[in-house]
Amino acid sequence: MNTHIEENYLKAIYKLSADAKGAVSTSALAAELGVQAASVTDMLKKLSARKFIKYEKYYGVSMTKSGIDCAIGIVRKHRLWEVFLVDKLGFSWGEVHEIAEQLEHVHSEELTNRLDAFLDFPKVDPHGDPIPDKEGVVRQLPTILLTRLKPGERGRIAAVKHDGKDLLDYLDRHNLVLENEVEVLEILVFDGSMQLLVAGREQYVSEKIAENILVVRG
Amino acid sequence: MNTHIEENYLKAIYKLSADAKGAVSTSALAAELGVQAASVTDMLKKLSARKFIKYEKYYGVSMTKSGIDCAIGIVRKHRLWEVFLVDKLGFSWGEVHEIAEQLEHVHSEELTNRLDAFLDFPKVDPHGDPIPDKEGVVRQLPTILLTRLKPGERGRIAAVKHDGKDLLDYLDRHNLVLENEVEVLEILVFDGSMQLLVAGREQYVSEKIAENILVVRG
DNA sequence: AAATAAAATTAGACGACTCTAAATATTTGT
DNA sequence: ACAAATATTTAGAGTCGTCTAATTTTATTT
Repeated sequence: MNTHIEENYLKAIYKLSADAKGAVSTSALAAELGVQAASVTDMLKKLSARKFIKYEKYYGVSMTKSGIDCAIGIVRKHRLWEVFLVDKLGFSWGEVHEIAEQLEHVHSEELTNRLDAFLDFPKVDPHGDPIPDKEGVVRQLPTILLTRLKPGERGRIAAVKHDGKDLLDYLDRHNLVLENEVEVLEILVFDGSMQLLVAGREQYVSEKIAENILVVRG
Repeated sequence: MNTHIEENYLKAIYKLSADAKGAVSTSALAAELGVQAASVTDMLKKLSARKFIKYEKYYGVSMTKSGIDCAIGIVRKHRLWEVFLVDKLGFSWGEVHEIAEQLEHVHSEELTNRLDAFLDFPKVDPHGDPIPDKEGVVRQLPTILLTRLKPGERGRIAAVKHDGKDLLDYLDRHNLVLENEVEVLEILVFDGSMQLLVAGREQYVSEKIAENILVVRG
């Protein structure tokens, strides 16, 4: 059994491993967790001693099987709780991340699995991120960045990359929510901004916003 | 904002204050929390400095208004989560205490209040203990110990004093669950054990068990 | 390839919470 | 009321996770 803090380190390493191709750097972790690099070094030694990670001094860190299992377990709990908060308690998708950060550290496999069943085994969380199943299997959807669509093409919004409240609230106001159909009308060469048809309404989004939206083609 | 540990101290002081008439002793707290008396002394100094409690060396401890508010807030969360676990996730009342001990430390007033509404503002938890409302008001039922009933008298089970799994499972097997009607048929002078009529079945319970059951007369 | 910049680690310290052992205060029994 | 038993506090230390400052390693620049 691990402490909340160890779990947060594992989660962060897992998250950064997905992006970065190679090993994760100490400074990237420090930034992600909001602590000093020296603190990260200390913790990496501890997690390494417990075989959750493979840590090479001055090089970086990668995860072992047991580290990945642990991280996936936390992600599963986080995303299930987010579904609960939105679907059952009526929170907006921008409000739930912070609360789920706390709920994800409740230790009870029985609880997690019953929650899963209560929610009817959801496949994705309110941001479209996939929810690992009981066995830790993550079913990834074949999504692409909205920016990859050309004028005239269509897609269904499948996920949003970041979970900051600001972005999510903005997307809410522009109907850019999960499952909605989007058609690209035009892409401005000047700044890469896109003119979209969403829920029967035309609107523009900046390239930066569009880069945070993942769609399923079609 | 307090740590989990501080919250557990406040909860324990609150609980013991209800029983004990006067101030709560260091050793009682140590026993309740499963730590050494020396650790309790340290923490009492800290909580006292923050005005959550009134602490007099060698005498004992009592709570201030802000300490009581804090403790009631935790109790409210604990009991609401217990209702959730039993009513929505199908746990038995013996399984939920441990999980609720973790959930009660999630900090979000909005979450607590939405959970309350989702559960339809329950008045008591699965053990019959009253749930404080949003304003911290606890509505106590006029309950008496089952042992206070005389042969021929009846009562409705309103609460169980302890939340150990063993006792709760035993009560489950004997239909001694919340809301059930009980009629006292006989009390043995020899050992104080009671012959009861519960849910159409006659059965005996020891005096020790009976002392843990609270009923509403009638 | 040496000098400089950037990143990572070590060293030493601190706060939170805990412990054991020793000292002190209170209560109890005769 | 005084000695013995019990309860409580203090003293000193350990673990966990964090920090800053100093050092070492790696990367970059010229």
